[in-house]
Amino acid sequence: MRIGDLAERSGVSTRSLRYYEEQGLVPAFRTAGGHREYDESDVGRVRFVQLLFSAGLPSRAIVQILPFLDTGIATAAMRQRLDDEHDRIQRQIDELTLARDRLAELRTIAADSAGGRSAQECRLAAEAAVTCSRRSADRRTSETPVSAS
Amino acid sequence: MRIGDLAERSGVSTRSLRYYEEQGLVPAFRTAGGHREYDESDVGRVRFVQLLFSAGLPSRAIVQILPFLDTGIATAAMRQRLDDEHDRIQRQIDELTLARDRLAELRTIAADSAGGRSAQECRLAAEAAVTCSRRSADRRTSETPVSAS
DNA sequence: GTTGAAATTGACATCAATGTGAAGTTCTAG
DNA sequence: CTAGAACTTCACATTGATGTCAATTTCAAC
Repeated sequence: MRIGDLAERSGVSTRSLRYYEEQGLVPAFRTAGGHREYDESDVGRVRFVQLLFSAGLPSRAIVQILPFLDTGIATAAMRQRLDDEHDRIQRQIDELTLARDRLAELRTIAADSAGGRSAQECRLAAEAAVTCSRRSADRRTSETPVSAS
Repeated sequence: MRIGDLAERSGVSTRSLRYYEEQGLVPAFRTAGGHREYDESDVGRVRFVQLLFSAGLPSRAIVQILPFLDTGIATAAMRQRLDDEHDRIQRQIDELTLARDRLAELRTIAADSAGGRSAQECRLAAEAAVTCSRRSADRRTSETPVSAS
């Protein structure tokens, strides 16, 4: 399988696949002419790499984890990395959940705004929902101000 | 309150606060000499902005949502944005949850590796856990290859 | 007033993955 | 054998929030 096929099968660009190889994430065989040659199993590997990327792991971390898939041997550093990233992701999930709930509250209030409630009521409700500012941005300069020369 | 105080109170750098103003997220009054002047309410506002940033909203999106806090008036575009970001965050949570679970499985298997099970067993288990490649990176060039000149 | 701390703007750097385009090479179908 | 599609490497651009350095100005306290 060549790079174009793998790109299509796994849903990433050829550019990304070259980058993955450069980073040592998805190594490739080479034809006599220098073209990359992949096999069926790489489709899953690329998808896994993608999953980790989208979870915010930097390539450095993925590089550290991936050899386990190939060798089945886990070093202490590798286990540590697994733990660290797991925890980091969990923290991120918690944060996202909080943000999601805040937005959901605002959405509800905004719907009220479209319905009966007054702007003033909504503003107060929104403030409460967000535990946030009173009277910010009343008549302030929201643009970059004149230079103080 | 001046920028240094607000930075300390809200836990963001002064650099970021200047950026927030530049983006129209947290406008500030100015003293005669041009220094930024904040009030108590801005602490919560900055924290909320930070929450949205950490949830992956670009400033453009935050700019669109924030006026609701100040006016209590929600435009259609604003409600749409709230919905979109809510859904995007939900999708991200799902993705992160998947990644977290995969890492947790790998961690379990890696622990087995430290304990009794053989590398071969672990390799197979890891592959299965990840739904990923068999025999990738056997004897491939994982470095950037020689130029094909 | 004077001084030192803290503010100001501006420019450039960073990270990380990916886009993009050029210039050249290899593969494959006819 | 040849045309053209697909590949190769290299290099620079992008995005967005933030770090950092530098030269200058303002504020607060004495």
